[in-house]
Amino acid sequence: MDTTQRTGQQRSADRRRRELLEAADRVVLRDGPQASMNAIAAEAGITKPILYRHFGDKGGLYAALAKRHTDALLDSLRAALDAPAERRERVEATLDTYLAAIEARPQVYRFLMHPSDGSAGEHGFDVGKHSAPLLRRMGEELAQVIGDRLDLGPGGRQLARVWGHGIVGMMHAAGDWWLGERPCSRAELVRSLADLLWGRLAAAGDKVGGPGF
Amino acid sequence: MDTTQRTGQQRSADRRRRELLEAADRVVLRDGPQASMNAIAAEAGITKPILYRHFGDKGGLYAALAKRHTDALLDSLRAALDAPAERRERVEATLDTYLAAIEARPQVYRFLMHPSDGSAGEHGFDVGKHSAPLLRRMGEELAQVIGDRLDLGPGGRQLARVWGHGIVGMMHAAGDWWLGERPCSRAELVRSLADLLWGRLAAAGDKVGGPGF
DNA sequence: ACTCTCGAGTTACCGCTAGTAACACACGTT
DNA sequence: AACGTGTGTTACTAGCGGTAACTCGAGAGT
Repeated sequence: MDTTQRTGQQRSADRRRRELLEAADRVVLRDGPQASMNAIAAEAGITKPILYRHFGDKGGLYAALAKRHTDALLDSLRAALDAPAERRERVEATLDTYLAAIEARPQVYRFLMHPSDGSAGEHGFDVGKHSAPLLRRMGEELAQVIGDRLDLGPGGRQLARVWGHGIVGMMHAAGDWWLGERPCSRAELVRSLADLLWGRLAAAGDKVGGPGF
Repeated sequence: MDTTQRTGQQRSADRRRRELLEAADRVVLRDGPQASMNAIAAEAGITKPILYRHFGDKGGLYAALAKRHTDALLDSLRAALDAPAERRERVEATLDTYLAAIEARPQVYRFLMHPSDGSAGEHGFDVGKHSAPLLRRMGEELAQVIGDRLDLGPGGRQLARVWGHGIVGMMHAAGDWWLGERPCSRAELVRSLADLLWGRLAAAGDKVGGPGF
């Protein structure tokens, strides 16, 4: 890869950094979570130590990479959450936005959430330490919105935090399962999850022949 | 390591396998997700190749280790789910059982769910590929129970699966967050999550001064 | 014009990992 | 006595994250 087409070196370090991140992105999209520092360096047309100078260590590069996607996703989610519509519609829009995102770039989100579950090899990114932040950030963000807008009485702030993390976890796990098995359309999944959040679990009747769940 | 204190070799391979698993368990409890094959072999008083003869590869050992804990946890959850009580009480009991389990052995469950998020070092178990099965199994199991007992009308089976995975994800994410921050008691967390499942999100009133969430 | 500095980039390495090949010893069987 | 067979070892490969030490080339100073 002859990336230095022009010997222009007035490129700031920031610009370089962005180039490296884009190269990393490409590799992650191609190789999935198996992307190695060597591969990323090669894709960027340079060698490892430069990567380390820019990002400190693998975690630093990962964090930078994750921040981009996380920020983008959070922006989308915020937009869905702020849409002028009924509460139920907003919830569905938010769920749908998240699911659409992981559907559009499954490898990226698999990379962000699931450490090295690619097809071959075993030495992948150790994402575990950093996958939490993504879910945590989403959880905290959602908690903020819930706490800001809903009147939950005393202790509502804490309740909102629990719910924020819980709902994000629900969304994540269901999305993950759905992405793997594709048992239904996205719309159906959204509807089902919203129904769950809307208390249909509590409202459902027992099946004939025994005590209910 | 003179492990052959007695030349007793009538020990069946199964017995040996269980010993190895127990050693692995000990190491995981001590070192967390950083446990390496070398460390486990050393703890068992043997060397690596034997581990590989018994478990094939790291994934095999991990799978065997995970199966033990997963089975045990699932048994507990089933018991809580089958207790003779109201639906809400059962849900709370199940949540509490899960949370009590991860509270009692945080390192084990961190190991099962989070790949290599230990304090130091970076080369840990690549659990990512295997953490899904645990959550998947719990999700499917819960889906089974929900589908068996609740009358959800047409498409109820699929709805139950979505809910199973969603609820498990909620439980997992909330538990994970709670274990890290301990923002409240276990009972409070259980109650908050059950409230969420019981539709309090939909029922809550908007806060004064703007449209609701 | 010559040197000096300095930063970008390289090669070559370390220590670690998962995983394997090849060898060594003790046992019950024929 | 000779022979597999199971159990264990040592010594190795290949690849990873990460780093030390070197090289090279562009500007600044005199």
